[in-house]
Amino acid sequence: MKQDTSFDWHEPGLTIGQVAQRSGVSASAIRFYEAQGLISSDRTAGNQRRYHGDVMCRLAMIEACQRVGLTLAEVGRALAGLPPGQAPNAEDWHALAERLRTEAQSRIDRLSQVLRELAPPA
Amino acid sequence: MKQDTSFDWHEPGLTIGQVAQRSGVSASAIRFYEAQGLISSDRTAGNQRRYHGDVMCRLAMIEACQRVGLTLAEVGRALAGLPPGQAPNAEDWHALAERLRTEAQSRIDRLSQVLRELAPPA
DNA sequence: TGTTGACCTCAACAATTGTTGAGGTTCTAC
DNA sequence: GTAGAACCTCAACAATTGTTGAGGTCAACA
Repeated sequence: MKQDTSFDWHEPGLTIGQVAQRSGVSASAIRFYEAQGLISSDRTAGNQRRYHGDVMCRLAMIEACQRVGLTLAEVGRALAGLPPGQAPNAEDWHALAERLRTEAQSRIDRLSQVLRELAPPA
Repeated sequence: MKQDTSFDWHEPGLTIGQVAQRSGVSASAIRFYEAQGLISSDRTAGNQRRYHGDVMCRLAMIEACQRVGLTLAEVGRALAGLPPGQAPNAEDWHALAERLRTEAQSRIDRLSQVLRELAPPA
């Protein structure tokens, strides 16, 4: 979904405001995630944050993970396997994605099981 | 604490300690859920809680729902459709289960979608 | 060069989801 | 009828996940 016509994925020039606007995640939340080690940034000489494009990936992932009940700590542990800062390669993402999907699916399965047990065939 | 070999689903005699032990949910959490309106109890003349068997259903469901990212408020809204106190009938549970499963699955789908987008075919 | 909006840090507050403990009551088994 | 385990309420604390605001700095444009 690139509604973002011109944008170099690796340009390390995104300000926190730009990231916030594009991702829909508030600047305060972004700072918070950074403080928790979920994302990282470069700093300008004047100490302002500058983000790589891959931060958008991470933010989308964080949101989706939270929606399926993973805590930030869990997401953090998952992301910890990724090369920090730079854009991770496809393999990295793939392995990560697989783990997350598996975990999420197992939770759904558990819920389904509980629900099935609770609503027996009358 | 009489070890319960026989157990009538509708007997309104479970103490909070018994419920806690059987469900694995702490007594404090049970009281908390009750304060939030997620479960209910009868009281003895001496003001102690006595639970119906259906509380076990609800507790299992609450746990499973939380694991897939639903808040207690969301679970509460879902449970609100159920007849309070007494054991709900199969239809009630069925409709509820369907809604929950749907919501949970849509969250998983969203995560899967995000993950797919993030890990493109290299 | 000046101004103005975006950014910085840090601390305080807030909602959610409980746990812990104090102080008192009830229930059950002897 | 009494001891002790289990229960009660209420308030304080705690972790997680942020938001808000104060007070100050940076950067981009005229």
